[in-house]
Order: sequence, then structure tokens, then C-alpha cells
Amino acid sequence: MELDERKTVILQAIIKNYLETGEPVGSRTISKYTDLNLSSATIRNEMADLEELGYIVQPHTSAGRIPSDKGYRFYVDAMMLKHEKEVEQLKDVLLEKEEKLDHMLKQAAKLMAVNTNYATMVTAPRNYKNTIKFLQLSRMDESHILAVIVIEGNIIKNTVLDVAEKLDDETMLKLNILLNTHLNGVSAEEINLGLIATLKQQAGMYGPIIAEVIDAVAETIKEDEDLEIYTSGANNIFKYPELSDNQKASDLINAFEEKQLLTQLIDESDEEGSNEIKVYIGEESPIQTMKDCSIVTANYEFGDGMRGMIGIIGPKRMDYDKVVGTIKTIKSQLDTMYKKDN
Amino acid sequence: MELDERKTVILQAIIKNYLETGEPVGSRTISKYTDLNLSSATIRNEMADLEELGYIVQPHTSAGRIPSDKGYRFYVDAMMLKHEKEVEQLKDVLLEKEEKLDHMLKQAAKLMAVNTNYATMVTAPRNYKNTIKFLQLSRMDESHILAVIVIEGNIIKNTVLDVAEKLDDETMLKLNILLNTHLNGVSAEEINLGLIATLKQQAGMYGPIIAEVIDAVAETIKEDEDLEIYTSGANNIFKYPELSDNQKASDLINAFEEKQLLTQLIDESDEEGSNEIKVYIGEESPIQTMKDCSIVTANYEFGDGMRGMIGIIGPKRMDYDKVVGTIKTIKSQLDTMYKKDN
DNA sequence: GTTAGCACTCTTTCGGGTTGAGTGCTAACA
DNA sequence: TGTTAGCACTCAACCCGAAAGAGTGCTAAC
Repeated sequence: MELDERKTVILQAIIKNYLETGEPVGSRTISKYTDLNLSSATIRNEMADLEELGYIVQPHTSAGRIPSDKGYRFYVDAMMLKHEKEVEQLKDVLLEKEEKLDHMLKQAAKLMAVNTNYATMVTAPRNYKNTIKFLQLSRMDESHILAVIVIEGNIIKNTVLDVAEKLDDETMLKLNILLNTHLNGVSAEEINLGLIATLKQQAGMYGPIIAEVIDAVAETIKEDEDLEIYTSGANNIFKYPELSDNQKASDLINAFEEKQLLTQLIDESDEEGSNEIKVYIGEESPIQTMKDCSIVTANYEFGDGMRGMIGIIGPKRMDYDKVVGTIKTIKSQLDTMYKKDN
Repeated sequence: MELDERKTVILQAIIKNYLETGEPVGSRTISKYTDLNLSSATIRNEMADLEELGYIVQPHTSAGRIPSDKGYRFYVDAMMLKHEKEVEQLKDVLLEKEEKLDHMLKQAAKLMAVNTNYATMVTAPRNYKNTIKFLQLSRMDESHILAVIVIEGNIIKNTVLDVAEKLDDETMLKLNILLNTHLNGVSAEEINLGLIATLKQQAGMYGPIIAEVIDAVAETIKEDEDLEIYTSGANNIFKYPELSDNQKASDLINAFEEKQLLTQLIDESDEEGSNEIKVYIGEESPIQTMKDCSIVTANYEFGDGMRGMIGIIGPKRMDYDKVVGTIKTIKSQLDTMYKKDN
């Protein structure tokens, strides 16, 4: 049996209707809903076929049909194709130049949540190219040195180092020159034992300080664990009865609060390194606790060598059309942000 | 009518039982629960009195009694008195020296949540004394200057400034000396128009840069808006049926996610500036959406001039005893942290 | 002052009847 | 051969009333 033209129309009508109402949809509804001018009986026959093909399921004998994961997948694929052709119209909301990156990302998450009525997430951009742009040691007081490390993309990291005795100006200058000479423009991979040994040797008695600085650099570069994730609209899940029973809601809220789980999405999206919008439907989700949800994600590029992720999480009967549109808009906002901002 | 010894015992028995079960408690239960050896009929008489006194209420005619806000208040006050005398035993969990403050605070929030099964929050310490400890401008590249501002308590803030043309070393040095000479040890209140004018005048053509630096300083000091709040265990509210109906849960989760609302608690706790543990019961809560909750908060002192807040939010039938104990433990951990850490 | 007893109230629970939506199947129709 | 009307059937949802059970207030007796 094949998915012919008419079946397609009916399937889409079923899904669309279900997305709006959240109720199983019956043959009579479709009979009136579409322009096919078919009686409910005919629709029923077609629906039996669609069920056999696996696109829809019946929650119980005398209920209407609801889309299966396969059905959603079909719908999403068809829709993506459509979107492909559209030219995205950028909105100006985000362009009110936000002073700070994290404010901006929070706002992006919130904007998406308000727009779509789903839960959303935005990760801060992480650098996947890691070159050191600038290093600076400054004497803060008698026994503390402030080390400032700037990575390509203006990620700035401060570390306070303890020192036994006060260092004089000349030494500070010497150390700064030493560090910048050897480390400027150097990537994480290039900092090897040889380079470290050279630095330490040249620093003489200040070798331990150099070692501490390098530790800080390493930490700055691989700051995987304290990756910032901004979320918004987690409470939207209460708008969808199928998600708001106690256990499910608790699990979801927990995922959103702990954020640890959400990193699985990032790993997944990084893996392919693709620039595409991804849609996970139900069981496809990489996160166990979100088997009843659908997740739409995309990566954004933030300047040279920086990449972040945005995602929307909602019920399977998600308004995919709108969600993908929203994701695209925000993505291109963030993509262009860096250029304009710099 | 007075609250005599026996009434007190009965009231406490009622509250204690209600805290455990979450169900209205009847006279017969109390009759068996306590050592008073009174029949249920007698208890009923006393309960009628307690109701008249306002300590307990009946949800409906033929139900048992539940504590009123006044009843909880009585219970809490009695308990605080008890705790007052106890010597707090510090736990070592937090003392595994955490590298970073925010990790530590997150862990503190989580620890409390796991311990108590309620929702918890911890704010990062904010400086209420604001003196500048150190200022540093560095040339990052041709057209950007990095300004690092360190506030008492080692709050560090970076800002990147745009400059039209490259500044030479001598100018940089001059600006740094100028800034540090005038601003070191200076508090926010002392940076007035006169001082700013002096600085600008001495900076000559670099006045605009000085202005930007001062803006950044101002922003660092009054960083009210991006106050970090760490929360944990928001999903615990699902453990208490009286909080987990859709509307309430949604509101609560929202408060925890937006965090904006939580700042009201901080304002409140700052107001008195006290060092006490505060308990808000039901309607006493400064947050509208938490009228069905109880909130326990405390401030902690983090080194000189820094203060943060910890709080636990749960149902009114909260295990106050445990919560206050937990808060005290964490509070003293954080209080002593700075000293040991420095 | 305490208690036993009883009538009363009110919520909760459970079963059963009803309703209504929706199906599958069959037979008739174009 | 595809479409449709009709009908019997299924099943969740809803309402209703009865019964159970928890708990109270009151009164009379101890």
C-alpha cells in the first residue's frame, strides 16, 4: 500500500487538527475539515489504511486517531521542505543592542518561549577554535596577581594567583612579555609540554607562576562543565495536559533546572556539526525523560570559531511550522549579531 | 481564653501530625497520639477552643483540623527558641574546597534541596560595601582596550572599550596611574561629579575613555540586575499535592525560572539587614505567588562587605525543624568559607 | 472536669446507567 | 470499482445516588 495524494491530504489534516485541539480526531471531523468532499465513511476507510501504514494510532477502540511518531516525522519533513524556500524575514527585537551577551541570550530564550508557548533553551557560544588572543598579569596587592586571559571571540577569564612575595614592576613586565610572546595566537593544541618547559625555563624562579597561568588557560579553554545554558518558559509545559501529570512534569522541570541533561542535546548537535535545524520527535529524543516531547534545535555561529545552540521543547503535537520559523529567525539573528556587534 | 499547657501540647501534636501526613487531623488521632490519656471527646473540646483562638481551622464541617497561619507561626517560634540553644554541628560536605564560587553555591543549593526535599535558592554574595580595589587598562589590539575592575571582595569585571586609534604604551601607563591614584579604595558614593571632572580634565584628550571606564565601574558596583541566583529542587513541589495543581505549580516554576520574583525576598531580607533566620508563613510571604508556601531565609556574610542569601521554599506543612537546621548549617558553612578560603 | 454515646454533616468512593463520539462492517448505489 | 448510508457495537466520560467513613457537636451521666 502506498501513501497516495489523498492519503497525504487526510494525514496532514489529521495532524493539523490534532495539533490545534490536542484531542483525537475522528473521521467526521476530517470529512468536514478538508475540501475533499468525502463522507466520513470513506475517510474511515482511508484512516484504517493510514493506521495500517503506521502514521496514526488509536488510543482506544472508539476514539479518533492521533499521529504516531512516524506521522509527526512525515509532517515535519514535508514542512521543512516548504520552509527551505522561504526567505527569512529578520525581526528587530533582538537588535536593540544589548550590552551583555548573557542578557541577550536570556532575552532570546524568553522571546522564543513567549512566541511559541513552549519551553526553550539557549546555550552561550563556546569556542571550538581556541586561540589565545591576549594575556595580562597585573599586581593586585602584596600577595595577589590578577591574570586576565582573552580567547579569540573575546571570551575573558580572570584568575587570582597567590604569590609569596611582592613582585616588582620589572618582573611583571618581563613575565607579561614572555607570556605574550609565546602564547599569543597559539591554540590549545599547540600548548604542549615542550612549550611549557621553555616558558618555565625562561621564567626562572617565577616558573610556578607561569604554571598557574597555564593551568588557568587550560581551564578557560576547556570550560565544558560550566557551560551556560539559559532556559525560559519551562512552566509552559503545564499548558499541555499530556505533559503535566506529576511524574512527567517533575522530570521535565528537573531537566530544565539541572541543565545537565540538556547538554546531551548539545553533544548531539555538535556531533554532526551541521548547520541544519534538527527535529527530534518522541522516541528520537536523545534525552530519556523527554520521550513524550518533541525537540527542535539549531546551532548558531557566533563570530569566528564560536558556536552555540538554541532549542525548543514542547509536546509532540507541537506547532512545528511556527517553531521552525521561530528557531530560524532567532538563529539568523544570533548568526549576524557578532558581525554587527563588533 | 488562654493557651494553657495542655492546649499547647495538643496544638503541637496536631501540627506535627499534619506535617507528616498532609491530612486534616481528627480528635481521635490526637487522643491516641499524645501521652495525655484523654478521650477524643475531650480533645474535641480543646480543639474547639484552639479553633476559636485561631490556631487551627476546619476545611469543612466534618473534617479534622489543620493549622492556620497563626498555628504555624506559633510552632515555628517555639522551635526557633529550641534551636537557639543548640550548638551547630558543621558538616564537611561543602568544605571540599571548590575552585569556583558559583560551583560552590550551586552545590549548596542542591545540598539543601536533597536534604530537605523542598525547593531552594542561594544568591551569590553581593557587596554592600563598594570600594574599588584595583583598576587596569590593557591594550588588547589596535582598536580595543580591556578594562579590568576589581571590587573589594575580589569581584572582577571586564569591559572591552572601543578606541579610535591605537594608544601608545606611555599613554596607557599614564591612564592607569591616573585611574588608580584617584579611584583606589574609593567607594561608589565617593565617585561624584567633581571627581569625574577632575579625572577627565587630567586625562585630557582621553577623557572619553575615562568616562567609559567610570560607566563600567558604576555598572559593576550596582550589578543588581544580573544578580546570580542559584536554585535547586524546584521539581520537589510535585511531592506536595497542595502545591502541584496546574496553576500553582506553573506559577511557582515560573518564579523559580525567571528568578526575578525571588529578588523580592532578597530585598526583604536586606531591609532589616539582620543576621536572623526569617520564616514567612503563607500570607506573610513577600511574594504573591507563594501564598500557599512557607519560606525560610537567612543571610550569609561572605568576607568583608559581601552578603548573600539562602532560602528554602516549601509547603506550609513544612518540616520547619529540619529546614531551619539545614539553613543554619549551610549559613555557617558559607559564613566561614571566606575566611578559610582566603 | 471528663467521657460515652448519639445524631448529624460532609467528603469520598463506588457502581450503574446514560450519553456521545467514533469505529468497523455491510449492503446499496453511481 | 470506488463511494456512501446505515447500523450495530465499543468505550471513555459524565452524572447521579447510595453507602461508607471520618469527624464533629451536643448532651447526659460519671
